Amino acid sequence: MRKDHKQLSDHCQQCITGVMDAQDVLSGKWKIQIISVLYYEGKQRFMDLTRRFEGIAPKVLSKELKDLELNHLVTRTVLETTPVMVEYDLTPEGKSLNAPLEALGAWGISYRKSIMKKNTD
Amino acid sequence: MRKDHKQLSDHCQQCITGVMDAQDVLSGKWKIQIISVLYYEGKQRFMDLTRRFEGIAPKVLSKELKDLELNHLVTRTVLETTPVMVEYDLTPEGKSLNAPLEALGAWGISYRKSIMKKNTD
DNA sequence: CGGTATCCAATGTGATACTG
DNA sequence: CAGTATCACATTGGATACCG
Repeated sequence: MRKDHKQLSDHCQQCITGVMDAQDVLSGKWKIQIISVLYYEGKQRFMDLTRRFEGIAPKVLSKELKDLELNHLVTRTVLETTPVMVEYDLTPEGKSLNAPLEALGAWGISYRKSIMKKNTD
Repeated sequence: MRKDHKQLSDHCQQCITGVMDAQDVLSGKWKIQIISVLYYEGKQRFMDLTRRFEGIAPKVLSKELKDLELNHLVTRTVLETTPVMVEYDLTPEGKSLNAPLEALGAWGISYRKSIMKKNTD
């Protein structure tokens, strides 16, 4: 008799939802790079990031940062200088992303190796 | 004197690339769910998946599966029955995704809790 | 059963110019 | 400096019908 497979266990479902939440807040071409730079180098200004990701359109960078801010992963601080400067930094939630991202990054590195090996066979 | 910040260390860069590789092969609305179902329930036929993800268009499911197959995360096996049946299953690389996905899922779960708490404050 | 073909709307990304 | 406004273009996801 065939096992009934209509539904995954609650734990699995929760985990899948968690992954998709993460995928969601990390969607977009630049968010992971932004988070990484903030993590490894600390707070950055808008222009710092513009220069770092050479070629990124300001509109796009602006949107990525707004998304991250809305999702409570980065903070935006206006410094009352002239002209004004704005600093972006990670929240605790943003910093806590480092551990799972390292895990995923390690997978990606070994995945890439295994694919390259396939292609030389 | 300010620290020179032009470049992240090689290890960081590699890790970021790894994360982005992963993000790349997991892009799309259904890939993570497909991988999860295959992981927790074993091989599935096209129609199984169509039913599981109620409402998914066959064109879309077909594309997701093709992407996964091209990236060596799933296998596609044609059974010579009449009419033909096709089974999809995870490759070892696909299975190896489970560990980092669990890590990311755990983050997502605690992230969701922390956001919900913020909203009730 | 396991797809493809066609058409469509929404979204994402980018180039460029401009503003307070 | 830190963005916004506008236009253009590619990609994504979906509805529906059809095919071998």
